[in-house]
Order: sequence, then structure tokens, then C-alpha cells
Amino acid sequence: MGVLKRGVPRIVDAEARRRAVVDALFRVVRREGVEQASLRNVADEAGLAIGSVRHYFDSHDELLVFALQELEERVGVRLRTGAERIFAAGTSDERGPLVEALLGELLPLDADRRDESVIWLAFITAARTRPSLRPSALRLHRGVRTVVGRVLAGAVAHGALPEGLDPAVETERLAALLDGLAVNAVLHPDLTTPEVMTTVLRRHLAELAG
Amino acid sequence: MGVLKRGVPRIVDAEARRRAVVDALFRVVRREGVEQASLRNVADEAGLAIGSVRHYFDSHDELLVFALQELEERVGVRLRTGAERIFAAGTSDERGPLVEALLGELLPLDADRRDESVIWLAFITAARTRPSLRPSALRLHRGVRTVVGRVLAGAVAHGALPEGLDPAVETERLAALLDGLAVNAVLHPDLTTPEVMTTVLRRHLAELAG
DNA sequence: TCGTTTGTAACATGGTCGTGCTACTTAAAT
DNA sequence: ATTTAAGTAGCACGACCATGTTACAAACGA
Repeated sequence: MGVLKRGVPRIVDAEARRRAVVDALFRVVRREGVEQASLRNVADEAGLAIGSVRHYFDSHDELLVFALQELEERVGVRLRTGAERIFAAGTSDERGPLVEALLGELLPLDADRRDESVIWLAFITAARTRPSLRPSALRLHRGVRTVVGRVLAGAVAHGALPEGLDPAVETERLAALLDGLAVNAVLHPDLTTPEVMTTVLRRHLAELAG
Repeated sequence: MGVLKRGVPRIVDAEARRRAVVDALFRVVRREGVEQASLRNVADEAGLAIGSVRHYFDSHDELLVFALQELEERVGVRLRTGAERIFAAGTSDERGPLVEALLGELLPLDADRRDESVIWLAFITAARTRPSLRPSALRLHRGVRTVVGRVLAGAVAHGALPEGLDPAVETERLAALLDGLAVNAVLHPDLTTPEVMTTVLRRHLAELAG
């Protein structure tokens, strides 16, 4: 937005268009993997010409980076609202299920979250060899650990968890468990079903509680 | 090996050559990802002409499938020897560390296993959208659960673990934890160090023991 | 020696890719 | 009505890729 805009052409919101392109990208990634997410394929999926896509994203890499940041944002919003809900809960009896629900946000328990997890796995593995994706991937990694750590610390503070626990170790253990469940559900959805995941998560939380 | 070989040309062992090509493929995958593991790049890495590689593998896909089977085999061998060692152990005091060592075989605790885990993650994620890789990926998934399940069942039989545990749930939980640790170590080696992994694993086993 | 088979190499083909570039359309501002 | 910039569309280029095919070298059995 320059100071002097002498001609403003369209009603179309650039932001909305960029998100539409990103949604198309996500569909391609979910269906065929990141390696098939070329500008051509994404443009076709979005029903746009390749030049139109390039109007919003100067390069293929910029599109990927933006898409991963978008995913980061969506996950972050869900986690923040879940965390606030726990904070607002009055009694310990209310908190238990809310904690399970919050951590469940990180698992592909329904179709939407499954799609999200598929894309998540595709991007963070791609980030291993694509430097431009690493910052977002690292923020996602840290974000999960921050949330898990706070939940555990809160539970200890409320006496729902024994005090002898090493917070860092338990955070890493629970976060790794969640990651592992998500990965397995993405790669073998018929074996790692939502029921399996919730059972395992519930078991883990129960054991933590002593 | 046909019954009538009417002309034997070379001293070179075809088996050894195939493995050399696969090793080159693994190096490329580790360094640059599966998407860069083209016949050209692999041939270059192996110091061969592209035609020579195709002499041993009729297609790119066949090479990938063979490579994943090779990985499957290597992991399987390590797990089998580890399992035998536990079976041969006499006292319970000996078994504890051996169990930890066996499960540690599934974690990238040293440089070799780290390379292996990187390749493992690259292949199983690629298997999601590459049908030809799925059988091997599924065998790997099941194999880990079989081993983990047997270890847990053995521990219960020896009284090292309480009897009230649900074997299926605990197997899935421990397997997911191992997978999650491996994934995190591959993607964020500086955060998920070998020390972190062994600490988490030890903690989990200790908690299981009650 | 000759013939056969394996190993090695190179070329042509058809395809996809990212990107630079050009041209046309649309609508707000003057 | 004219100007101006944003949006849209599409082409052309050079690079890379997998694969089919052909050609040649090497090594053994006959």
C-alpha cells in the first residue's frame, strides 16, 4: 500500500485470494504429496491460470512458506482457544476432559484434523531439506512443547499430578507420544484409528496422574 | 541363475553392485530427500553411468522398492539379534538394560542409526502417496509393534511388569512414543538429543514397571 | 577362434518444472 | 472520457527428469 494510490482497480481482496490458492495447495499436498505441489498443479486445482497464481506469490518457494505459516496459524488458534477454556474452568472435574480435548486438538481425530495432520507431516518432513521452511517447522515444534508443558505445569499446580515429576522429561515424553500417534494415524489410518489414539492418550494421562 | 548358463562374462557380483547403488541412493536421500533421488543423481553419487544403474534396476520405482526392502532387512536383523540376546539372558537384572538396548535400536542414538532413521522417515512418508512402497512400509510398522508387543509380554511373564496392563494399548503407546522420538530426532537433532531420548525411554519403562 | 552373455555408455523422446515476459481486461480515480 | 494500476491469462525458454533403444566393450564357453 503506497501513500499515493492513484488507481484502485478491483474489489477483490488479495488476502482472500491468497488463502484460496493456499487451500488449493493443501488439497494437492493431501492428495498427492508436496512433490506434486507444483505451480501448475496448484493453479489447476484452484481453477486459475499459472500466471494468476504467480501474481500473488512471486515464487514457488514463497507459496510454500506462506502455506506453512498459514497452517501454523490455524493450529495456533485452536490451541490458544483450548488453553483459554482450561484456564476458565472452575473445578478439577471440568479440567480433566478439557485437557484431553486440548491435547486431542493435536491428533487427527476427525476428517478435518486428519487433513491438517497429513499436511503437517508433509511440510515438516519437507522442511528437513528445505531451509526456507525450517523457521515455521521449528516454531510448530516449540509451540507444541510450550502448550504441553503449560498443561502439565498447570496440572501439577492444581494437584492433579504428583510433584515428583520432571517437567521437561514429561513434556518431551507426552509431546513425542502425540507426534508419534499423529504420524502413525497419517500413514496408517486404518490401524491407528481415532479410538486407538484417544485410548492411548487417556491411558497416558491416567498413568501420569498416578 | 538359469540351469544352462552358456556364457559367463564378468567376475562382478550383481548382488554387490545392487547394494552399492542402494547405498548411493541412501546417501542422496539422507542429504537431499527422496524427491532428489533421481536415477541421474543416484548414478552420479555411485560413480556410474545412468545406463549402468538401469542395468541393475529396470525402473526408478524398482530401485526405490528394493532400497526400502533393504532398509527393512537391516532393521529386522538388528531387532532379531537384540531379541535373541534378551531371550538368552538369565536373570532379571540382566534383562532390564537389554530391553532398553533393544528398544534403543529403534532410536537414532548414534550417527549410523540417525542416518537410518532419516531414510526411514523419508521412505515411510513417501509411501503415503507411492503405492509401490506401501507393502514394505506396512511391514515395518507391524514389525515394530510385534517386537514391542513381545518385549512387553515377556516382561509381564517374568513379573517385571504388572499384570493389569492392556497389552495392545501399551504396545501402541510405547511404539508411538518410539516413533515420535525418532521423528523429532530426525527433524530437530539439536533439540531431541540422544540423551533426551534415552531419558524419556527410561522414564517410560520405569513408569510401566510401576 | 567364434559366439554368447553381461556390463557400460550414450542418445533421442516426451514430459514437467520454475520463471521471465508480454498482452489483455477490469474498475477506480481523475 | 481518459488515465492508471491491479488482476488475469498464456507463451517461451532452459533445465531437469525417466525411460526406450541402440551400440560397444569385456569375458567366458565352446
